[in-house]
Amino acid sequence: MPNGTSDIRNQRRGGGGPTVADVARAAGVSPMTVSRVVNREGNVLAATRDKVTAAIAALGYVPNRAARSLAGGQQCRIALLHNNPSASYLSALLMGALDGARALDVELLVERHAADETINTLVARLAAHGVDAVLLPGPFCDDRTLLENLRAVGLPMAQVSTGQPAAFAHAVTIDDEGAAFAVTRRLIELGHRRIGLIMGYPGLTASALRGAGYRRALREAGLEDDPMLIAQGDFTYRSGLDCAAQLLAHPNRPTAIFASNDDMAAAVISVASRQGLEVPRDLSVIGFDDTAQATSVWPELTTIRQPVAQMAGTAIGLLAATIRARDAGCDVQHIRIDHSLVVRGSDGPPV
Amino acid sequence: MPNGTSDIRNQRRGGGGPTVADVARAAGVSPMTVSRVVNREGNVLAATRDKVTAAIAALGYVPNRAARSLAGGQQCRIALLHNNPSASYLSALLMGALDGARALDVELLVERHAADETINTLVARLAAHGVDAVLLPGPFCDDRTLLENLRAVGLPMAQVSTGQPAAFAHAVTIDDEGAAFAVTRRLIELGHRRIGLIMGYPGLTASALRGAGYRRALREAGLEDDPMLIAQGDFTYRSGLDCAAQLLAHPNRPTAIFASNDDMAAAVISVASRQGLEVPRDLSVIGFDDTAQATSVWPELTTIRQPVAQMAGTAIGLLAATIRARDAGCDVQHIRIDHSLVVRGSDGPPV
DNA sequence: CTGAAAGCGCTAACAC
DNA sequence: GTGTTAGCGCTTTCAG
Repeated sequence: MPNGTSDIRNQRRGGGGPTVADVARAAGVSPMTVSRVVNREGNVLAATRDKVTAAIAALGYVPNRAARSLAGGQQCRIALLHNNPSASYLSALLMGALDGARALDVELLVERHAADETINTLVARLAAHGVDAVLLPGPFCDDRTLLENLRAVGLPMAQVSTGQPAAFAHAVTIDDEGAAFAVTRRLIELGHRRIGLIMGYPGLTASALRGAGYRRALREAGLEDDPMLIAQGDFTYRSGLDCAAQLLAHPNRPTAIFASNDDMAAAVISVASRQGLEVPRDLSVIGFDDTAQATSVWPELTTIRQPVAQMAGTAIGLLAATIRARDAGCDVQHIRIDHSLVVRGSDGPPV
Repeated sequence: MPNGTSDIRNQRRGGGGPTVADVARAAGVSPMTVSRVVNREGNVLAATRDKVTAAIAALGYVPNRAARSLAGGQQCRIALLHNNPSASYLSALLMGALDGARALDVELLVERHAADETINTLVARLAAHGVDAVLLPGPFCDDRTLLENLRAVGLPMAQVSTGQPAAFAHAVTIDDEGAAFAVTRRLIELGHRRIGLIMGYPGLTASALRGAGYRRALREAGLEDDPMLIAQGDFTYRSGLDCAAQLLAHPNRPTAIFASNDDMAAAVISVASRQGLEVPRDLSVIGFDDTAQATSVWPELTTIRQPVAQMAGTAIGLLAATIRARDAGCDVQHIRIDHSLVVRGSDGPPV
């Protein structure tokens, strides 16, 4: 067999590449059998399957997606709503969703929902695009009005990274509370006693959960929960800057800061060094998400690895299954993905 | 007419929404006429068109893409190769490509090409996916081996941001040399005499062009072109850190640094503040691209706005046209997009 | 300017 | 196990 680069032309769409009929002829079987082999259905003699497989390889046959969805009545279109301040988070989410969509043969519509657009307009837009389901990462996953509106029009949905899964929606989450607990616990074990927290986007349940994990760790260690050590960010780098400045201005400043995402953690490092504080010697910083941003700063961030891409892919899978199960209510699923603490260079014992 | 949110169910694919036939019946015309109206073909009486349009709206008809491409023999699949170190650049590129792809009804395959994969394997993979054309942002746009390989198998391609368009490929670029000249010129006019440059990914023609613009500005101003003022980066934040440290270690350090992308410019700011240098008072910094990263640092970056999303969309358009023109050689196009200098807070006169 | 017939490539449903 | 028939929703001919 040639190395595969020689006759792409034959395989190209739009030029009329080989079809099931061609393969069938070459293999001496019927088109239907080819279809069965391609779709891995049982009930095909091993010998027959091999002949077909060989013919497919020889002709460089690639199934025509359009024909497939048309005939199968498939056509599965999922909208991914986004409006996330963190570019690194967004790319990761997109990659996962895109890969999942391709693997499952679903069409992904990436829709930005600007703050100035009403929920009604948004839902109408989804309708106009003939969307079959909606993927909701933060901050949308916690927008009850949106969730209810989507439910009202009968659209299946999946919440990614919500702290409060709806009864009628799929949800893919990590244990935000536990992860935040682990971060704080680590800082405490390192010897820190004054640990600052930069909260995430207000109103997000995941943000709240991270705050809760932080507080529990403090409480269990018998540490005081000083409200002056908590700053309200919104996941943007910019907010991280402000929060860091605020926290470090404290007369008895923290020796460690836990930021609810990597972008804000990066901002903390920036502010710290501007103030002559060296990380991690003078200040420990831990982030959350392990996006590209975590390794785009110096020192690289110790952070919680949240497999964003995998979560998005999983959510796509859930939605595709729901859409395709059309008939039954197809139970809603709440899936929890594992996270982990990845230790890099931004944290250490206090001086 | 209802507000559009009431009967999405009817419009959903896979459930059997309204078809051309339904619309035709409602409008009292033939399916063919509906098709003509939908596709904005001429030769339809205004009155007829209005009837059809009304019926479409009333039924909430949305054309079935699968059927459309199947019947039209369209099926247009474009691969977007990526391996860009900058997440913010990548998101922008992706958004533009995704939007363009949707508008033109092309299927976009987002393919990551890892460094350890050979060109042959890559091309074979594209073949296996039945790709019809390839979109090449940096660093791929300057990989002659890849370009030649793609040409050999007859795949149309578009280079985004190359400094050296191939005769057989579409290219969408900005005037990198001119932009870099403008940046440097601005710094000179601000009063700077020692201006550092952090180069982009080595081997990229766009990087070289930016360097050339920098040098021309220096030359025209009669300034010395000190090689110690030039550092070799690679577009990563990390490299920006190293280069900044190197440049600022110079006994007669620069009072301004022009970084070839925003990520590296952000790194310069970080290093500067760690060294007690305040931006822009003690050091001016200018970036390139105007990605999200530019406003994710403090002070926000003065930078060159390169409309990455628009460029990606344009490239998709070029490729789609080529694929669809199948027959003719359909001349390759080299399109230059306008850039602009956006002034924010990271630059100013030297002390 | 509009309509009728045929078929894109594939897969359901049923035969055998 | 395998083949046959029919048709997914649309657009391309080619007639009127």
